[in-house]
Amino acid sequence: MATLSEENYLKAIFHLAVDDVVSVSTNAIARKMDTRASSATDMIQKLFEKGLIDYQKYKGVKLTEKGRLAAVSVIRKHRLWEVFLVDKLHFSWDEVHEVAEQLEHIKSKKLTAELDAFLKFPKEDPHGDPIPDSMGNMPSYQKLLLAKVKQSQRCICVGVKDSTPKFLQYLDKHKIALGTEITVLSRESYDESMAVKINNIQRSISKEVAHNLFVKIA
Amino acid sequence: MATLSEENYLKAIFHLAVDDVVSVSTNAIARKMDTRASSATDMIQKLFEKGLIDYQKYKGVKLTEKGRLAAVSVIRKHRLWEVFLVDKLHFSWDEVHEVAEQLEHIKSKKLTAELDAFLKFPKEDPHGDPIPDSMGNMPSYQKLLLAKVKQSQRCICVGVKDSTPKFLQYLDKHKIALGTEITVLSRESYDESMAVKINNIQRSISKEVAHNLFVKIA
DNA sequence: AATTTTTTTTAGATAAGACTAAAAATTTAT
DNA sequence: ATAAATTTTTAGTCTTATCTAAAAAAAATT
Repeated sequence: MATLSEENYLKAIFHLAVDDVVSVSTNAIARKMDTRASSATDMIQKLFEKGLIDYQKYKGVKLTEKGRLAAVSVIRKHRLWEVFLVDKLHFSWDEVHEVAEQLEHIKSKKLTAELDAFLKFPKEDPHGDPIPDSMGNMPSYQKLLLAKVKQSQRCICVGVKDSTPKFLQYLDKHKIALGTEITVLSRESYDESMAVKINNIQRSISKEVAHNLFVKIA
Repeated sequence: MATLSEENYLKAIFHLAVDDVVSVSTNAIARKMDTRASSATDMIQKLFEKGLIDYQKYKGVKLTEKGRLAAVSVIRKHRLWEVFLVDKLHFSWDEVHEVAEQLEHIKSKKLTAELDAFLKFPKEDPHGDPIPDSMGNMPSYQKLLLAKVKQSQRCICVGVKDSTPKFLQYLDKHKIALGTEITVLSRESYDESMAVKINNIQRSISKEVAHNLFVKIA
């Protein structure tokens, strides 16, 4: 059974290994965990001894299947609790992260299974991120960044890359939510901003925003 | 802000100080926490330095108002989560304790308040124990042990003193629940057992059971 | 009242997870 | 290909919460 700290490292490694192929560097882990490289090395050695990661000195790190399952289990709980907080307890999508960071470490198979059922087996969390099933399968969607959408295409907002409160509050303020339809009108090569139509109103979207919003083509 | 371990010690001290008057001994705390007296002393000194308990060497311990509020806040969360688990997630009353022991340490004012509202402001947990309000007020009931009930009195089961799974499962098996009416028929002085009528069936109740069941006079 | 027993505290040690400083390995640049 | 810069690891220290063993204080017994 992994400790709280071990679970957080596994989660960090999982999120850093976007393309399962690459191995994750000690420095990247330390940065993500807001700690020192030496602390990351210490934990890496511990996770290696527990068979949760593959590791060779100076060569970076990869989750083993056992480690992946542990990471995904934590992520599953995190996202289920986020749904609970938003759907049942009136939290807004920018308030859930901090509390879910605590709730994700509660250990009870029955709790997770019953919570899942209580929430009617949600497939996505409030930010549009997929919820892994109890077997550790993570559904993958074909979503792309708004920044990649071609001119005159219609698309639907399905998720965020940056889920910090600041960005989520920006979206709330500008009435952009999951499910919102966005039509790309034109692109400004100078600052990489885009002219778009949202809720039938024409607006300009900055590079920063366009690179942090996931959409699917309508 | 108290650590997880500090919160558990505060809770233990609160539960040991039934009559607020008495001070709680180091040994009693160590026993309750399943640890050594020396460890208890260490923690006592830490809690004292944080202003959470009154303490004089060799004289035992008492919660300060600050310490009492911290303890009651944890107990409030524990009992609210127990209600959630039973009312919403199909847990039985003998399964909730272990999970609630984890959930009680989640830190979020909003979470606790919203959970309370979501559960319709329950006044008692699934074992009949009172839920403190957000100001730290613990409602007190006039309840007594079944063992103290006089012959031919009718009473209602309102709580348990022992809430271990074993005892709770015993009650389930014999169809005794909160709200069940019990009439004391007679008492056997030899083994302190009682003849009672429960659900219109006459049964014998052992000393052990009679001393762990709280009732109110009907 | 003196002695024995029990309780409590102190002293010193250990494990987990973090840190700093320095050494070693790798990568980048010249 | 060598030197410089960066990354990673090691060595040693710190804090929290625990432990054992021993000392000190309090309570119980004779």
